Amino acid sequence: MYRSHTCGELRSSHINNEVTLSGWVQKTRDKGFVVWVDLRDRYGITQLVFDEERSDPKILEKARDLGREFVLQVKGTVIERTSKNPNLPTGDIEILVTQLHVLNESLLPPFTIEDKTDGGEDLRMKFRYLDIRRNPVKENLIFRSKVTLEVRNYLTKQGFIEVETPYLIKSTPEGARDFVVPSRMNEGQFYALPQSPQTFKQLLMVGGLDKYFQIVKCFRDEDLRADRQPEFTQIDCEMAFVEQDDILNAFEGLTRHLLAEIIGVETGEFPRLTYDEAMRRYGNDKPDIRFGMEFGELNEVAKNRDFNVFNSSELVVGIAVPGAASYTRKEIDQLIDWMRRPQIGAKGMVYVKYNEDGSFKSSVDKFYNQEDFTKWAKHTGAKPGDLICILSGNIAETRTQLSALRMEMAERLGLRNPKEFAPLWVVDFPLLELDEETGNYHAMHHPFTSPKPGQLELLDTDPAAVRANAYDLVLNGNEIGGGSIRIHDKDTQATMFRHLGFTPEKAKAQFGFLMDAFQYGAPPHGGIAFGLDRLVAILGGQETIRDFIAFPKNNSGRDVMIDAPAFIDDAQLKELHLKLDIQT
RNA sequence: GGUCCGGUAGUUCAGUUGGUUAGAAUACCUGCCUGUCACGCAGGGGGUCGCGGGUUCGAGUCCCGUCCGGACCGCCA
Repeated sequence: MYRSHTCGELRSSHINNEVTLSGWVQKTRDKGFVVWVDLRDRYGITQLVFDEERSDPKILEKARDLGREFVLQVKGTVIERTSKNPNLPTGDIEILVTQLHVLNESLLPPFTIEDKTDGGEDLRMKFRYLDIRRNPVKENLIFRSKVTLEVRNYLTKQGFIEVETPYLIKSTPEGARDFVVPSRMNEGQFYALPQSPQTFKQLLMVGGLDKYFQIVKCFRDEDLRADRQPEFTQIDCEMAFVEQDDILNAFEGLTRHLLAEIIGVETGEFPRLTYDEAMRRYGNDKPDIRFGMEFGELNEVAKNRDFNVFNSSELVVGIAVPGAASYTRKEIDQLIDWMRRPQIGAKGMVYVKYNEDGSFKSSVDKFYNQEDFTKWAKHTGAKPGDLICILSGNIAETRTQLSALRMEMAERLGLRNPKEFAPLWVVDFPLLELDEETGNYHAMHHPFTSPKPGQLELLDTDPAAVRANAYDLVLNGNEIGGGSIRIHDKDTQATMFRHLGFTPEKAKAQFGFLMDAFQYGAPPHGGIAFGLDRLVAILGGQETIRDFIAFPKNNSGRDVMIDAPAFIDDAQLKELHLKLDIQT
């Protein structure tokens, strides 16, 4: 028996018990006459004691030689500490060790295994198995396990069935790039790893399973970000015989359950914003509504003077930054420079200081009077002490830029409190999106999304105006889930494919199986998928999903621990009928 | 595909206008220490300044290239 107790559970009630513990050496403190060893396992830390009076001299000597991260098994008596440590749950007791067994020695770890480690990101990833011994990482993984368990419990109770769908499927040209897998038995042919189990879950609905979910890995061969990994986990869900409201209600229930069970936060009914409203009020289809600074459109009150920049703009729009009227000229110039960086790309920014005394001072005093500014303040909801920041230009770009400013100012003002949770639904997304490069429309969500009733005809005349039965769940400025009511009849699906530029032959080759299935009584259905990594990170109050993934990839899609991806040898290539077009 | 930031001791970092033997903290090692728990005290070892080239009497420092890491834009149905 390696242990009778864990390193986190012994208390003063265990005094005089004979116990056996196993764990890692966190640290030794050699005071000469006495040696203490902090023994750590997943559950906590227990102090071991060896001294000249009570310990076998051989064991005391052995204890002096212990290094960090040695694996020990000890047998001993639980005794009361002479001086207790109130910062440690086990701080009232210690183990007077009678048997010391080194189960395994350890090299000196390249960084300290402590909550505030001295190790950098790179090193921690390379030695991730050591990083996982640290509390912050360990607790994140335990937290993730709790969330997935709650998801499974809740959905199962609601009658959902978890079904596994295949990972080796077929590549589809639309959307993200696929990771592909060469087939040895089918010369020259490739599987693709799924970007999502989309078509399979729809086929499960045709199969009559009615309520499906799966916690499933998905793969996209696109560039990474702090909140994006090439392989990631979705909570993938689909329901039959549902309308949009049924889906929203079902998964608002799941989200509310998670917030209550995991965080202990009770949330009311989630607000529902249309996509158009979200863009108008926040310039963003995933608005963070933990704070205000809503957009105030100023076309009516700003385009009536000699200021050509505004007069020639499609949109003039501003936000009121609370308390920022006190910014110095230098601080405002720095803010404008920040807005002009290529990442944001604003050409400039007009500002109006709404002074505490009720007067206004602006960069466009030449063109506007105090009466104008009063109107601007009203439109942006500015109060004395606020700084009104105004951008102008074409609608889409200006909104994107002002949204970036809104988020930046919220960050600087500390308004993005990770302990606060503000969920909302964004609904009625456009069905199609114009690809600026090719000039073609492509599906904004995916090609199986149904248009709003009666809008199918609009596809020919004004494709951009068609709205879809598509929705996102947004939490604190992050898209944590998205879905749609699907097309379930083959004619509508054929129409959609035609508008997306698929010839009937190509549509048949790519998605023939789905259109075939739709001829055999496909029920009305719809669903949603949550990004689990992102959801867990946000619930945990953090932005970087990497910290919630046991073995994540780095910025360039590499696993620096196992050093993947890697070249394969010629024999392997030959077997797969592959030739590389590069020198290795 | 692009922009920005970084790479110096095991680790995290500092290093002034280009100028003597490249520093600090921490970790590690040795010794001391009768209750430590961020123990303390004394001492010690530890460096191809990512790599390659250039400028210079002289390069950690300036220039060019390259590799690696991070953040972001494009991209992510």
